Amino acid sequence: MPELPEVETIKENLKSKILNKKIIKVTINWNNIIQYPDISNFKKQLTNQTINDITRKGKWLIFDLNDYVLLSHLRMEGKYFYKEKDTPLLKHEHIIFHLSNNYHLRYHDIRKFGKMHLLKKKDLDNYYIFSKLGLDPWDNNLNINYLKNKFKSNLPIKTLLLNQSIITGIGNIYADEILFYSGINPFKKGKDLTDEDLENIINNTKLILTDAIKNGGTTIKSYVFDENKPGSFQNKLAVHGRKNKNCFKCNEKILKVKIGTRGTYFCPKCQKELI
DNA sequence: GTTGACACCTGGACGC
DNA sequence: TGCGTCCAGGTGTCAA
Repeated sequence: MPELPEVETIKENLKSKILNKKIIKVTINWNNIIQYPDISNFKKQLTNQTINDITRKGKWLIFDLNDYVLLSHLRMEGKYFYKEKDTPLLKHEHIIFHLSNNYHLRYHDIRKFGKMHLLKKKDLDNYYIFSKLGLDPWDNNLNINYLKNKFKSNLPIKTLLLNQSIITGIGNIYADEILFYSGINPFKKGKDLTDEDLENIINNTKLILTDAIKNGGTTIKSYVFDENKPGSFQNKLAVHGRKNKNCFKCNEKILKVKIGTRGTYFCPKCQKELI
């Protein structure tokens, strides 16, 4: 399930392969992935566009083309494969970008949750998706006052950390890790967080995501950043996915609970304090 | 305005 | 072995 470090790794990997390649045709095998515009215009507008750059905002990949920007969200299982055009099509390769060098860029998504939008460049900044996104973890405006204002809520901090309109890019795995290293109980209400809690969240978010990027992201189920290359940060996870295993710090057993609809892992001893 | 439930999807784990 | 059920999770939408 790609979060910020996984999307960043995928972005860098794609940049090494498809920059300056021209799209000569697009094949769509699952229409629901395309959110805007309609299928016919999506194909038409992409034809003869060159991929000039690839950037990222939160968990969104942004393909910078001549006249348009292609936004791609991988959601749970989305992946991109770069393959020779004659390579047999896999069952879940739903969108095929035919490139001018006889290669394909193929979007693969087992659960078909991923989404794509194609916009004119001038419309990007005001597009409803981007106007709702919060701050990048390394944004200088991410400070205690910003979080104090945004976390003014009765919702548990675990839920607030997953809210992309506050900090972009944090998903379920890294939210658990950030709260563990910050010593914060995931049930603690946003409005009850102290300045020290907020500072710990800011610092640990940067540290953990940076380390995860260095390790190529986290592979728990199916994430790969190239056809067969998994990340390695899963070997460094302290709590996520470690139900009933011993805490690295205190040896207490890691618990798994549900907060909202999300599985949440935490150490009941290191993350005990609620207020 | 806030919060929770649900839909979108498939594959894997599990119980019978 | 085979079948049915549940669970995983990011985000948008809708209802309370």
